[in-house]
Amino acid sequence: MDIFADFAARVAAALKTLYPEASPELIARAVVEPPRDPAHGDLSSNAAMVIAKPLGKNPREIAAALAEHFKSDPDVVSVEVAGPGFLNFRLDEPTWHRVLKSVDVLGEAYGKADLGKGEKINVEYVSANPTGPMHVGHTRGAVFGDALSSLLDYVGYDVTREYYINDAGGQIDVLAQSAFLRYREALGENIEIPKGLYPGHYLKPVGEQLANEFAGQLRWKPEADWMPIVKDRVLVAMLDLIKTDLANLGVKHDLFFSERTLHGQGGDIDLTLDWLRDQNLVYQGRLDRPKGQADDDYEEREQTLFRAKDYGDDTDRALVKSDGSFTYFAADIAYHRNKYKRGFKHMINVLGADHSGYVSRLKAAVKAVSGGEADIDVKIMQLVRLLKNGEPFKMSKRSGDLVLLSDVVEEVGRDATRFMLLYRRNEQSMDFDFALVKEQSRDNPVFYVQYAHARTSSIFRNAASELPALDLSPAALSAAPLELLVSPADIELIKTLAQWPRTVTAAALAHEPHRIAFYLYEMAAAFHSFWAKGKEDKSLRFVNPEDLKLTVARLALVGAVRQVLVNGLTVLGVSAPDELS
RNA sequence: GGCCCCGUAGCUCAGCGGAUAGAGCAGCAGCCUUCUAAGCUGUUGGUCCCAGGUUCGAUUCCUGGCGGGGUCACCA
Repeated sequence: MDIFADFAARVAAALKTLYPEASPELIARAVVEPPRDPAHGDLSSNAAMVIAKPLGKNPREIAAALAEHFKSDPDVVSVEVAGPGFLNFRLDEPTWHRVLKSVDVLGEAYGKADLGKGEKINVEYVSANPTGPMHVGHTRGAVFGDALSSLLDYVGYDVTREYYINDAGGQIDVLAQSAFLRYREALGENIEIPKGLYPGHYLKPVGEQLANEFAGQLRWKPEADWMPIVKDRVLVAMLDLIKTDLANLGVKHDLFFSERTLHGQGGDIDLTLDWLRDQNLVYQGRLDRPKGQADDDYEEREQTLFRAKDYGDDTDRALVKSDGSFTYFAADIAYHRNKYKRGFKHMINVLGADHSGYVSRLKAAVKAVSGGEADIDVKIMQLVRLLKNGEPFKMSKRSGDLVLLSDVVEEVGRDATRFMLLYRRNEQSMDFDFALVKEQSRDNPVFYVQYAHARTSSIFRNAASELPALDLSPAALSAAPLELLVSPADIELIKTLAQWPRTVTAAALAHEPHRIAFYLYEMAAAFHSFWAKGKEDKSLRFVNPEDLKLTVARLALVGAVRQVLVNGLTVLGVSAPDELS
């Protein structure tokens, strides 16, 4: 149960009864939330203040009327009017016990919601060019997209996790040329990879594979002949590398969508352009020369343009390059039309900071191809600066200057990588310091949270060994005498548990998984704090041989904490170990 | 020059239009015969970059500055 949503509904009902003239929209603006200062009570509502002005009434009078109304609510111990018209509730203990009970009953479902109502949503993330293994720059978006997808799934969306393979551009030809050189190398030639091609050693196995498969057959053929063959082989190989990297990071995708399938005669791009022409959204024209730094090789010419400006973009955008092939954007319009035609009315794209200039044209494209029916949220990942002891950091032996994603995971581990990258708003650029993440682990929130979970496990282990006769089965715990949990420490911990559902809802609505990470930190802190109280005051110990009933109730509480930690860590894709090594 | 992001404690960052702005680290003072001290308790520390505006109420929304980062036909 979500006590905040519950009371929001009660307040709304009260407003409807007391002020029938208030519109539903107005009532919807009233919220129930925890007050900033716990001294003010358990729940707080701004209902009187938001409704006062439009109704031409005094907020404190409205608050007083609401307070009067809630005096008969059996779950409420006291209601007070405070400040400019806040309504502050205090709840009785049985209500908190019901919250706790709902955690134990709902288990992994505690916190789940039905915001999505089963609607389809497409989350596109990573989409790294398939020209080599993933480097660290992709990591943040990968983890973010993965966690956001899990979060949306958790609140009832039908999520498709998608990877757009940019396998159609000129850089793929360059990749194939590079692989071809590795093929010749594998046949015994002495090869130096010229500038402009991909020098990475990861192409060597591709060359060897080609040599095994074709021996010398391709060597003297013209490029036009070997290009398609080599391209196919190298793309598969690169995608395998990427999939391995993603798997090591625990990042999942449902669909790898190939850009190449959009190209070609009668393909999606052709169809989309025809459709756009029918809608009069394409024309031949000239763009103004971009201001700022002078582009030496800028050549003004007439281009095929999409009317992005009509949909809020700063300028219209080119669809066809000077060599006659389609721009990346043309393919992307077709791709997003394809998503729309697959039934997605909600789309999210996770992009790197270098794509911030791309956002408005992407939004324009989605608006255009869906006739305004689909929405898209573009989440930009700001830069991650890699440091070691405060110094900029480079470490890969395998690929020159690039730090590979696999290096990071190897160095600091999957859980720490994921949690640290999620422990920051996506709009915030961040430093990722290996030394801090790895060595000074007490600075690292992931261990703090995982330690809390490990502690819950340890408590259950101890209870089982100290009191072997005690029934700790789920059934026994869900029948625990929760009414014995009356200490302020007990109630405080339950209040933190009570925040989980609203945290999930808020994070999902805002597409902000970092809120989950911060909540988990708070949950862990509340639990560690309770744990320490047991040292001074034996009556606050979880396992208490003197009082078996209380022990069972406390273990139900620990089980609830454990459950919420698991639920949150699962959303983030971080493991919940039973002990830390 | 245009556009995007950031600016909150010494440092790294949370903060949902609400009440006396929070956490971690660092600093200071304490707690290990213990349900794992990878933990806990107390405490010092603020012009929420600046100036206007909207609002009953602005760190939060809007406008204009200042500072930092990113990006800017055609690449992907």
